[in-house]
Amino acid sequence: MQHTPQMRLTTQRQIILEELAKVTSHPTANEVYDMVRKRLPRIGLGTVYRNLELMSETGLILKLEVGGTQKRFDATIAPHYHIRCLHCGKVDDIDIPVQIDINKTAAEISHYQVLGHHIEFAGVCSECSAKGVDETVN
Amino acid sequence: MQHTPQMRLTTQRQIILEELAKVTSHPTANEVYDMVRKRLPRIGLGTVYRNLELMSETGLILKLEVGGTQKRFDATIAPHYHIRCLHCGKVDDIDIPVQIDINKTAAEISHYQVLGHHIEFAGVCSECSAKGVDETVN
DNA sequence: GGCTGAAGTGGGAATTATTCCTGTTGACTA
DNA sequence: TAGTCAACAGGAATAATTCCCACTTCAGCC
Repeated sequence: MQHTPQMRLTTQRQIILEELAKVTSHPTANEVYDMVRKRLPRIGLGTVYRNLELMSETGLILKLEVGGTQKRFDATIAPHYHIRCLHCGKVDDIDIPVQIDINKTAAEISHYQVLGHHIEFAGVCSECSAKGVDETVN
Repeated sequence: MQHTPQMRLTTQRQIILEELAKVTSHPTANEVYDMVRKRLPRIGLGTVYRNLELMSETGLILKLEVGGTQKRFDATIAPHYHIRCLHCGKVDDIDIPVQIDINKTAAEISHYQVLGHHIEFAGVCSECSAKGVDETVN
């Protein structure tokens, strides 16, 4: 388990990666499954999960564990923050400068070995506001 | 359905709240269930879920949707940030000053109506480091 | 070009966390 | 004490994810 395993570039992996790179949204595993299935109708959901997990482990993609019930995936691996719409649930990137220095502060304050951080904003996206959705969330 | 429902202070609710207030950790619904069951053996898991949800809606407690697969709950409702151990999964509070101003920045940059934000640090807690756990997470 | 073993796949079963449903309980009011 | 209704317990249902296993594919060797 300690040596780097062979990771083959299969058609499935290639297409999953391509489809993920196509979108700027942060699809859930199921959404990736749907996108990939258009090109590869016989792919299994398990394969999508397995490969998204694998690719996030090797650092090829990012796995987002943001609020909501599902994990989301991101082909952009440079550190950045996210904003989530409380109404439709979509997650966008937000271009706020990443504050690396607060990791140091956090390490000093806590007794943790700090490896990173993530900021998630919550709000209502313009589409939902336009629809006149009440901002008080149930 | 449109008038505010009466919220009774039942024994179950009282004990859930008490048990949650007792701990500084951020228990999952199941952990709350276990704690409460010691005092109220016949309580149902559904009741715990229903009431945690209800209390978080009314603002009595905080529902944390941090990384990991489960929701966690917190009796401390003042805004604060969290740090999660990547090895044992526990979530601690971290006493870093809350940066309210970045909400404004976020609102300017994004097209969202920004309602709030949360920072989650990831790292390895002192217990896990002491156990000599490797910091590279699988 | 065919053989072989490891890596990968598909599809369904299993697991985990959570929510929903239904009949029952118990607190309050009249 | 009877009526009413929010809340309850327990189990079923759902949703997301992971696991399992027999079959397929591919890289390297003959």
